[in-house]
Amino acid sequence: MSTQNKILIVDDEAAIRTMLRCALEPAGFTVIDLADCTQAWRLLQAKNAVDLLLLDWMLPDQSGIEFAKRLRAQLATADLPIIMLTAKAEERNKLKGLEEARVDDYITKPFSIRELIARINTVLRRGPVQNHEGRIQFAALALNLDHKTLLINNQEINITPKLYAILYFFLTHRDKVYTRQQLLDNLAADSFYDERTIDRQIKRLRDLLEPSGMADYLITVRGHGYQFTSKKQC
Amino acid sequence: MSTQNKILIVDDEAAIRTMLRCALEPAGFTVIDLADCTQAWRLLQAKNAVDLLLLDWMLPDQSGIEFAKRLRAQLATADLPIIMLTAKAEERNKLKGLEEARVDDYITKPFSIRELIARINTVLRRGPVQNHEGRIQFAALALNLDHKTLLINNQEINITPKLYAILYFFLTHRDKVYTRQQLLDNLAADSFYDERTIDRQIKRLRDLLEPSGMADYLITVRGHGYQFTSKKQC
DNA sequence: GTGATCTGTCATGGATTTGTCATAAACTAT
DNA sequence: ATAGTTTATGACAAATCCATGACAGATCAC
Repeated sequence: MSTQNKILIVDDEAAIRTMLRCALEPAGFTVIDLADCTQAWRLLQAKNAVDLLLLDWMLPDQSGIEFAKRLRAQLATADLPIIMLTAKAEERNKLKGLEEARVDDYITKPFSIRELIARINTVLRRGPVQNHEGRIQFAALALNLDHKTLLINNQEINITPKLYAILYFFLTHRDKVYTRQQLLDNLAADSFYDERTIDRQIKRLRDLLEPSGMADYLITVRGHGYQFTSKKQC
Repeated sequence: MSTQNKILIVDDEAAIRTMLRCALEPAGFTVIDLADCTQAWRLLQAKNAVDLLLLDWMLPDQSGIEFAKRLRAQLATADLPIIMLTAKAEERNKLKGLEEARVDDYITKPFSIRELIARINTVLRRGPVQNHEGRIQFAALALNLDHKTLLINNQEINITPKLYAILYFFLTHRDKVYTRQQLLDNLAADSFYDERTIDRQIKRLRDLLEPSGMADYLITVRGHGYQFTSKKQC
């Protein structure tokens, strides 16, 4: 890679910042680290200041979520890819906040360096998940994050809350197989549901996408789970 | 998985070793503990001697970091997962060393047993030879862990779940003969299957690999079991 | 509350995968 | 070479997995 991707780390713990710097620099990233949102905000006003933001959940002057939302709200940073660092303790209902703040991915501590780098590369490769109109777009599909609606070929289609959540998850986590349990974990706070429930919801989602031909992207991987591909299968 | 993961603890304080042993054995790990690097080095020369190394920072004969680097430098242990135990006191330039030594994770004392176990499992789960693309590669073969597919010469091929598991096992445990029973144990939780079942699956796997010539790496060791070699037999 | 909609559970059937068995082939030791 | 053992392989049965319809419980709007 000729031009290194610049990553901004915002975390109040010096040890974590150092650790991340030491992990990311050898992987070919340029790293800037700051301890609070105020400084970060200033830095980010510059055009193309950084390529990606690694943002801790807990920060001294403002919660990471709040900061992310602020960034999304101003045009200059509306499309900045953000990966959130969360502690294990954080519960599912907080994950809801992640969607609202439109972060691109999140990773729970403790995480492996390898995994972090993989996710950073994924996010950088695919670009921000949502555009500045507050949409996630993929081929003929779009989710309007503000209205929680589904658009197929710009036609608004009714979608139920659960199906919206599933589709949101798939659109933001493409090209990887997820087990039913993983899907349940990501969709419900207290997931003691039957795994077959996922089958049923997948079917419903497919019925919804069928008329547009987009159902073909949602594939079953026998013995493993389901996957939303970026490339239509033949 | 019914075969227990083997963990080597290297720490000079007997009290810590005992504590760790008492913590890890009930969690289903097999524990070996040693007091210094010299002994550990000897032990680790054996292929697949252990699955993970828990290494103290301060050791009598050599610093943990130095030892880790030495392990990384020789092929047999280059991929051995290592978790470092560090005292809270030293923070900064210490962490630098962790990346240099390509340590997989580190944990600062005092730590909770639960956290330690969680981290061990995290490190173990992500597997040994997976490269940054989420693949396990060997010669013309690769497993795409994200898609759960087999790639032969970069051509994605569908593979059934059991065969995937068997191939995954072989690719991550090369150059060692496994008995049919060991293979069964690694592939099914409650394996009361006939041992001949393995023969059958081996045949199926060979049929799959045959066209690419990769079947030659999967050899029968008469009277013992099967082995996936790194060097093609002649 | 009541009705409408949404979501989870269950049962069924079909397709695929996997295990078992029988026999052929290969190998080993004498 | 021959008997005895071990492995390969084809045929088939059993088990597994998934799609799907029916339905009931949960949730939401009014």
